[in-house]
Formats: sequence, C-alpha cells, structure tokens
Amino acid sequence: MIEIYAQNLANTWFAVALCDQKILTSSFATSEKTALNYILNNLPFNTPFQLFPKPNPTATAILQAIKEIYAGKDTEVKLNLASEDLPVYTQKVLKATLAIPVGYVTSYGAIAVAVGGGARAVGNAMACNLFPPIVPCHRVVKSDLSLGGYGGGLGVKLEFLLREKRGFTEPKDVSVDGVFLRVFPVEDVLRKYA
DNA sequence: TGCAAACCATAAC
DNA sequence: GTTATGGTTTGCA
Repeated sequence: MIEIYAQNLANTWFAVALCDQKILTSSFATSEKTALNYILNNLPFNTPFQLFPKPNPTATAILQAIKEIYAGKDTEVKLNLASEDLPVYTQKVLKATLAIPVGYVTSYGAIAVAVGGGARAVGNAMACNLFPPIVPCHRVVKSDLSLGGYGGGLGVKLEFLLREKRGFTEPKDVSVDGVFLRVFPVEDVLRKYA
C-alpha cells in the first residue's frame, strides 16, 4: 500500500508517496493541489494508495528533511529513494546528481562524461526526476553556466541557487563511483543573472 | 552571437 | 524494430 502525505511548511507545500519507508516520489509547490498532482501523476498504475491528512512520525521526519533541502541547508538525514525500478542509466544520473554538494553546480555534459552517455540523455533523466528537490537537479546547468531548463520554471531554479550560495570561489572535483565529476561554485552561475 | 549538425537513452508507435 | 523527442554541446561563419 502506498501512503501519501502533504504538509505546508514555511509557506510551501511538500508532498511524498511512501512505500515500506521508501520514497516513491516527492514534490513541492505553492499549493497543496499542485504538490499532490505531481505525486499522483508519478504513481505506478494499478497500485492502491491512500492519502493521509496528517503525517505520521516517519513522514513528518521525511517532509521536514525535504523542507531543509528546499531551504538550501545541508541535511544529515538519509532519505531512502525507491529508484531500483528506474532504468539503470537514469539511476546512474540520479546518483551523480546527488553527489553535487550544496553551493556547487555542474553541467549536463560533465555528468555525461562521468556516467557515460550524452548530455541530452542526462537532460532527459533530469526532466523526469521523481524526487525533487531531494535529487538536486536544480544544480545541473548548461556547459556555459547558463541555467538550462527546469520543470518548475527557471525562476524557481534560480531561487534555489540563491539559497544555496556558500561563497565558494574555486571549482573542485567530487568522486562518483570512482570517477571524478567537476563542480563549480553557484556564484559562477548567479553572476550571469544579476 | 547565431545556426546546424552530432549526440544518446527513453518512450511511444 | 523504428521513430520522435528533449532541461545539450560543439564547431564554424
């Protein structure tokens, strides 16, 4: 049985679908309806689900953690994502995206180099991200460090990056499955949109 | 700058 | 099988 929870935290609606403590899909939006619609659209077919008006303790902790991520904070909470049924390539892209630290961004092409495949394929994987904002697809931009696209609208993407400013000045490499992924300070992106 | 061609995993037919 | 479709990239005028 799939359990769905939605809650308003700090003026934003967050929603999750859980199954066996694992996150099937998540969302955020300015209205409860929009947040729930996203969840419902991404639910597997022919699976019963139930919408709970009040989150239980597990769901509360998860929603709280997602809110922290949304707010641009580092979170220590480990969120269990049900990604094993996704295409393998998509899983690799998600994993690489999760490796981007707060305060940094990388490009579609850079991820493609790290996990194989091409930049457009990476963009495709991002476009159907089931776990916003847990999988920080807002930290992936074009190779010239302009924004690229975003499901929730480019304004939302820009605001995310503003909240994640950390004052870093140098690019660096992070390790994903033994290969390196180059990441750049968010400031490098924001400069172009001042 | 701007445009065209190469790029590559998915989903839909 | 085949085709259409992107949240791209690169090269070249």
